[in-house]
Amino acid sequence: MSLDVASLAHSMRDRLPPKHDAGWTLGISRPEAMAEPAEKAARHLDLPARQTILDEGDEARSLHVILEGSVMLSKLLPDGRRQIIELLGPGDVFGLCINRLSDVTAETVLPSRIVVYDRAVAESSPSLQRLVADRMKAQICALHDHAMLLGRKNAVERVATFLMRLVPNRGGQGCAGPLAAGKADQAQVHVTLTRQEIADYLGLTLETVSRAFSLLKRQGVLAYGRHDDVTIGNVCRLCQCTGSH
Amino acid sequence: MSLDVASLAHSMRDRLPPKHDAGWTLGISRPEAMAEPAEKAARHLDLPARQTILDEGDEARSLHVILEGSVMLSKLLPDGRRQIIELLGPGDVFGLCINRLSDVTAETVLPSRIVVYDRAVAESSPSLQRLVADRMKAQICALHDHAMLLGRKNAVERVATFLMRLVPNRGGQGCAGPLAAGKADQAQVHVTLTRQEIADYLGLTLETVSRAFSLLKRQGVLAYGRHDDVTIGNVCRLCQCTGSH
DNA sequence: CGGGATGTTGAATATGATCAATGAGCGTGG
DNA sequence: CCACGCTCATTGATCATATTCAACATCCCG
Repeated sequence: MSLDVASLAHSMRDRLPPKHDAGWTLGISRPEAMAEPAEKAARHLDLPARQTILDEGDEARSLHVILEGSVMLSKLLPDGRRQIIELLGPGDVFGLCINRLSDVTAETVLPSRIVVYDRAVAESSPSLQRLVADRMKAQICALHDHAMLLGRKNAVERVATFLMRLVPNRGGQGCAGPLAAGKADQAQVHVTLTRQEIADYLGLTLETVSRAFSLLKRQGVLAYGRHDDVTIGNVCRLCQCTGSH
Repeated sequence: MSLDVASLAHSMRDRLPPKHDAGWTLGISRPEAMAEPAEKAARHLDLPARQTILDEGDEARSLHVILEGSVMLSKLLPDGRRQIIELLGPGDVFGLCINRLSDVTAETVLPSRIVVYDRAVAESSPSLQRLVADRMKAQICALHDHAMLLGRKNAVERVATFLMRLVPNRGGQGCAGPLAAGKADQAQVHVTLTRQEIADYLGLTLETVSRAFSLLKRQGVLAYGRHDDVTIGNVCRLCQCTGSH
């Protein structure tokens, strides 16, 4: 079954930015739509935005692969504090856990197409295994970066990092030190998360996120009318605000 | 090659606690020492404590498997802020990255025995692939938990969570709500990290970590003379301090 | 046009960071 | 063996940053 999936994964991987490629495609249009593998034993989900796929604690024996859209993974503490753990995009996988219970809640951010493979099927397919291994490596790297953000960065650095990751092909290798002066370096990003969701992702409150946006706007690093369409005047200037460069 | 590795990995997995099993064995003696797979194309490292294995940015094409001891993965920001990302133990893997460069620094915490497989070798061995996939799943779960800790928990909750994870078979499923009263529920843990390292792991300063320890001691939750030998009077009481229960 | 959800801004507060002094443990060498 | 110096930990006082509480503004949808 399915050399489809493997080749798919490889071609995707090659197109993605070299680092931070674990789902950082939120709101970025991806014109090359992924071909859909036609496999039996695979359920297909076609979901609207903000739809729960899996709850923390649910039985989770199957492999979910995102074909289109984006999914967020989150966890709750008993008193209601929430942390959004990962933001995933096309090619990313979720739903597998070492025990049979999901450790996170998964819900769509955008309308999404997802393939669900039975655990046994996933484990018997070398090409799927390969896809899963590659994606998990990428997700681990993303989680490493995120741990650094949550543990050591201040509010503005967190928001700047978040925005940088919405800019395709930047923030990883692309931005090597201060860019050659005089180069116009604009970018337009679409922020699909609410301030509350961004806050839950960055380990802040929504007010603090809002203040960080306002500060960056006041400093001329960002411009926006509607809260969700942000223009980054100078990408490298924003990059300087992330604390990573 | 090596049904050794696969069977090894499976037997280990079965012995480990069901959740949080990605390396939470720091300082816990593990009497059943792992058999060492006798494979060509595998380099063996025998390292003292606090030895750097791999630097952030180093070429990292090979798979490292920990046989004995423990390893910490960390990242630095340009201004010197450090975050310890993961603490790994026997059975855990590291050194593989989606690009060819390591995204983290790896160094031993305890004297450690490590096998290093060439990337090509690792990728051609189904049993190693299997080990890697299983371990990565466990590490991803641990990273999810840690993101929750870093993003949403306060200082005492972080320290309590850290200590709970040093108690074998607890903190995961084991501790279901308030334990039956009157049950003696002591545990002795050995803290191998310095306060500074704990701080870098928990996203705090060493002073804050010290204060949290002192507070828990003053409340009678902990007792210790030397800083590194901690007695937990009532494990469930400590568990209550983690914010997770 | 109105109402609910979402976002912004301000003032007071709390939590952890920073700066600083002191103390305990340990290995080395007189 | 003890004194010295080093590292590591504790504790206190002050400060900074993010949180909390609250009022108000804006956007979107019916």
